[in-house]
Amino acid sequence: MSEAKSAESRPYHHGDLRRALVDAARRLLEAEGPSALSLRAVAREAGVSPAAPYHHFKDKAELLDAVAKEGWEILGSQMAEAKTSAAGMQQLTALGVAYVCFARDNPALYRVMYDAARDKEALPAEMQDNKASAYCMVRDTMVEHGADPTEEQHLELASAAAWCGAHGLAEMAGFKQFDHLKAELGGERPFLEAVLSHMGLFPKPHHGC
Amino acid sequence: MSEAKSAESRPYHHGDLRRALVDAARRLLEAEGPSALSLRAVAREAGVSPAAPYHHFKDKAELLDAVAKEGWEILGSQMAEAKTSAAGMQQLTALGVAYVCFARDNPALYRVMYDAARDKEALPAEMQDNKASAYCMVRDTMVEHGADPTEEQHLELASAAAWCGAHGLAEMAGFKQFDHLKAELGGERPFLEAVLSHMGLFPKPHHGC
DNA sequence: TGTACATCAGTGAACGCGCGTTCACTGATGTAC
DNA sequence: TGTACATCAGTGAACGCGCGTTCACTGATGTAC
Repeated sequence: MSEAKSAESRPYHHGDLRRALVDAARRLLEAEGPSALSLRAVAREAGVSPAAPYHHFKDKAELLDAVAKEGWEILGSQMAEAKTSAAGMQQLTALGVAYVCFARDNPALYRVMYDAARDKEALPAEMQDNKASAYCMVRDTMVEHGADPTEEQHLELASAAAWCGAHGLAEMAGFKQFDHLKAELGGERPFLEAVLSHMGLFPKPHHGC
Repeated sequence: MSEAKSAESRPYHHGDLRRALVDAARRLLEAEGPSALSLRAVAREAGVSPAAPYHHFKDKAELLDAVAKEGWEILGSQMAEAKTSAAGMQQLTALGVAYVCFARDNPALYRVMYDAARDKEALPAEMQDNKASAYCMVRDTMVEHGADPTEEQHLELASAAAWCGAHGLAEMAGFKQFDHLKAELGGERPFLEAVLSHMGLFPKPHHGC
């Protein structure tokens, strides 16, 4: 797991230690969990002295922020990909499933992302105006498939509800309580789709109904 | 904040140190946040030596479990109370609002509850069969107000969806992104109700529609 | 009621540990002339 | 092209800290006779 290199292969100057530190952090995170993510452990994993990271990050929090940021980017790109693989209203469910799968496959990274968000009491600011962000994608997809873009407030509430629902499911999907439901429904994916479809993740087919 | 007593008022034998430790933990938790919750800090807060807790809890995790358990009980009782203060289908939303408000008012306790759950990859076992538990209350309320109790699977999915949605909202409700939505809707409570009503927290009025 | 004694529930000192951060340093790099 | 020198990006040792847990201990309590 360790990235420490033999003396000849690693020059004194690293080249891109910042990148290497974020990578090391992610490796550590998934291997050992969030509680193992100390600055010293990251430096160790990157094969560098405990003081080296301070040339690239002001403190531990700044390193964590960089890791979280990368998490949001990866989530965004995975959701974008999921969207292209579905059509019509299925796209919304596909986004939800992609979201939950990201959390399932990167549990520790997901945790770091929300820990950072909670510290700031806000999702990253880019989420609100960057078209490639996960949050805007949900909103846009709703508009593309029937939501009325002039009903600003309704649209925001629906996005918020979908986002909360996906997050809640992401945190719970692994719980044993749902094992038999997964089995009955024929696997994890049908389970995720079924729960998501019970939440506001579909736009209402007819507005009036 | 500290519970340390003067020499004469605190006898050598405490009386109910177990209780006092859990109380001290909760005090600390809300005052300093989850990261301040060390065994030593709890003992300090309870006015007792660092070794004393070991007569009542096998280790730190067991103390945390006791704190989490109390959290679930309080949540259950607050939801029960909320249910009686509403009627009809509003009861479900009332349960959701009570849930989110509990999380908002006891953020650190809420965190400890879910940290413990995540460690075990399950909600506390009591939740599934204890009628007073928060989870069963949601399910029961759905049945009382129109959900078909013979459609076991549908009912479980709806409960799961409601639970996930409420949890997601609980974790996000404090984010600044929602500030303007709260303002537009006229406060936090209307905001919570609006988001909850966008999720599967209402049983469908007519099954067919 | 009084005494001997086992048990219980505390104390306080100590253990080893890993942490975040700072510091004076040094080797490598790049630029000016 | 060569040299002087400033700057950069590392090193490694040290700081003080709080942690979970263990240990031998002791004071208080309760029970048997």
